[in-house]
Amino acid sequence: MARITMQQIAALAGLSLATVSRTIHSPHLVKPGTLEQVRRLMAKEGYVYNATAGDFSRRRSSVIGVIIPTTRGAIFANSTQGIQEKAQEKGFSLIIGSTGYDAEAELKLLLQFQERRLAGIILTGYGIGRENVIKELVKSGIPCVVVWEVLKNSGLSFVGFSNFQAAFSMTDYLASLNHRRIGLILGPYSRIGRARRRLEGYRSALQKNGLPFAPELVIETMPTLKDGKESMARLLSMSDRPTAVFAGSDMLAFGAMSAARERGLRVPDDISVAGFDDIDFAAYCNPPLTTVRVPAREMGERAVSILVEMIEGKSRKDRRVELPTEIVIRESCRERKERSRVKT
Amino acid sequence: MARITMQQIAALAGLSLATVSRTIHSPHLVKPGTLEQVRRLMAKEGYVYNATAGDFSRRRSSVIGVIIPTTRGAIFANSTQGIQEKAQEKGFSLIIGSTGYDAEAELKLLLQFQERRLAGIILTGYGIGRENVIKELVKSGIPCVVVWEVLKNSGLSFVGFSNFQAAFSMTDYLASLNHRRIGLILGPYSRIGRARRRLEGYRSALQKNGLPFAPELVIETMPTLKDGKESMARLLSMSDRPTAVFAGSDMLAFGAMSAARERGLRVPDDISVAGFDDIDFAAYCNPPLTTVRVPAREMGERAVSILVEMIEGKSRKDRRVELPTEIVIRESCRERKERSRVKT
DNA sequence: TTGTACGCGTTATCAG
DNA sequence: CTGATAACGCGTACAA
Repeated sequence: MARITMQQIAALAGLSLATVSRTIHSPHLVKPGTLEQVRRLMAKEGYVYNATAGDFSRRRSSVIGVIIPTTRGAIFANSTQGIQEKAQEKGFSLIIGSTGYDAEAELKLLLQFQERRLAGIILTGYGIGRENVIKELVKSGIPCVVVWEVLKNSGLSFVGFSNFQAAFSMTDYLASLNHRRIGLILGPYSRIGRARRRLEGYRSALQKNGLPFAPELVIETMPTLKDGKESMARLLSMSDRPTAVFAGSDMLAFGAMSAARERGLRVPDDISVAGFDDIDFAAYCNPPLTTVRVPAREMGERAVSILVEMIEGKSRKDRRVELPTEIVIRESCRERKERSRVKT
Repeated sequence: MARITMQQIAALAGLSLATVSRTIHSPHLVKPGTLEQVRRLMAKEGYVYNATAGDFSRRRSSVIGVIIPTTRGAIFANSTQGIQEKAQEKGFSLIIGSTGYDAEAELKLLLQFQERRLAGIILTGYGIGRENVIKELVKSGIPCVVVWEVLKNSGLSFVGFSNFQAAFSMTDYLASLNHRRIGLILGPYSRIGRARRRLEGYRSALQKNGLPFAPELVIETMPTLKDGKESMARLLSMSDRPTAVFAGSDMLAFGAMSAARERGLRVPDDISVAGFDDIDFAAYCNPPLTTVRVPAREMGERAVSILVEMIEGKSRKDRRVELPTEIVIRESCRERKERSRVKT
């Protein structure tokens, strides 16, 4: 129960506390014989280092906080995985909090992180309306890096990709397939910056292709299978329904494809569906999903690397890295047929 | 940078440290006026409670450690989600580590958790060969609960389900569909107890139905889409290939279905595929997957509840809860046709 | 190579 | 209701 302390080990060994401490952190400063003796004793007594006391004494922690919208939904799992591994490699633990896309939850988490004096924080996206909190956080000395977004005019470090460009490309691709009414099912762009930027990319591509923007064709929803399905159902029940639907996440796309099937529509013969994320499953589903590949894992890894540099003071200024995305063409989209109105 | 401390707040307020502390933890013991004054001051000075120091002083932490095999793979995400929410509700933070199904990684994580003197630990499964470590852990005073498994003769608390029974039922169902050669694609049962129990359930159901156990029909692999696909390909290339395949996880099942499709086989017309987990996606894929529903989220929630009881000393003895599973019949399995040998 | 001694920011125990 | 003060377990100058 009551664990043995360094102090006690020292006493047992007839050494000072400092020597025992050095045994752990700077063994090269200890005479090999002593080292051996102390180690043996620690093993024998079942000594376990107290990281809390250590962190406290050193006045810095070795845990990194991570904020993600949701632990479900595969795609964040990928960046989280990247974060995990890199952090482990660098000797940091992770404390993870999910917000459920809720601003208040995020604020609460952020406070918790401050209370724990975490070494650094990785934010998924840059909450609209939370600029102040985050700036204050940084000013308070906790290094921060944002993933999944590129930030303009903000002193923050980030490693992201252009949500605008990615959405633009996919929409443009759909237009190149001769689709003129392109639906858009998107996450909560009112609150989430990266979703908003995807909307902008979509609109921009429409414009470039001389296509009108039809507000009724864009649906804002939560990025779940269920919502994707329901949104698609709405789109399909329109009198002049879209011939292609661009979903703001693969989850939404899968839900959408499911809705199409239920309605007796074939993808891509009767309607094209494109996704965003390229989660593993996109390549294995039926039909395989055309989607935007996002460097999720890499973002996670690089975010940790940068964060650790900041933590260790090797880097003072903010790092800004923008990774490329890529359209992965599989089988869920195809050229629009003239007169493709199918029985509904 | 250097945050203000309780001490300083006390000085500023002309009060004692103790009173300020009480302001936070037992406001009812403080005169309303004083309370108000202190709170105002804390807000003004941007005081942020130091949870590390608090935990250290109190000699217990308010962080729960969670060990999962992988952050990818959807299904653990569900139990993790349950854990998250419940923990948050109870005022605990989470530190999450993933092992990648690797025993050494798990041990390392466990050590880290001990070093941080975490309040409690939730293990996913009960690593074969790690009995000692875990028992020592418990003896050292860290409450532990295992999820995803039911444990026999072990002093540990758990909240799980019968992997044996679940696999038995599904196999039995497949047999009732007149399948006589039932393939099994399973996670690493050599190392993972719950996978091993699924294998046992499968064998037992075979026996009950008078079916021979054919070792070549069971494939041990990692539970990923890719491995599911490859395993299925192997199964399908056999001269006397199975007419139904039971996958030990939905991921494997999706991979398997993909392999079947690539070979020109239709599911379920040409071959039946069943999964295990019932992740969200199972209901939305094509065809919708027949699978075993596992109470993932509930396991997570209940595990936290039990753990917190243990932490707070309300419960001394181990709690053992077994949740039910259920077969969800969708469209990926059907009765075997006589003479169903299709062109391969 | 080793030891001494102080500090880290709270909590908790006693008095008042 | 409030105050003093001793822990808590370790890191780290500074000395020896």
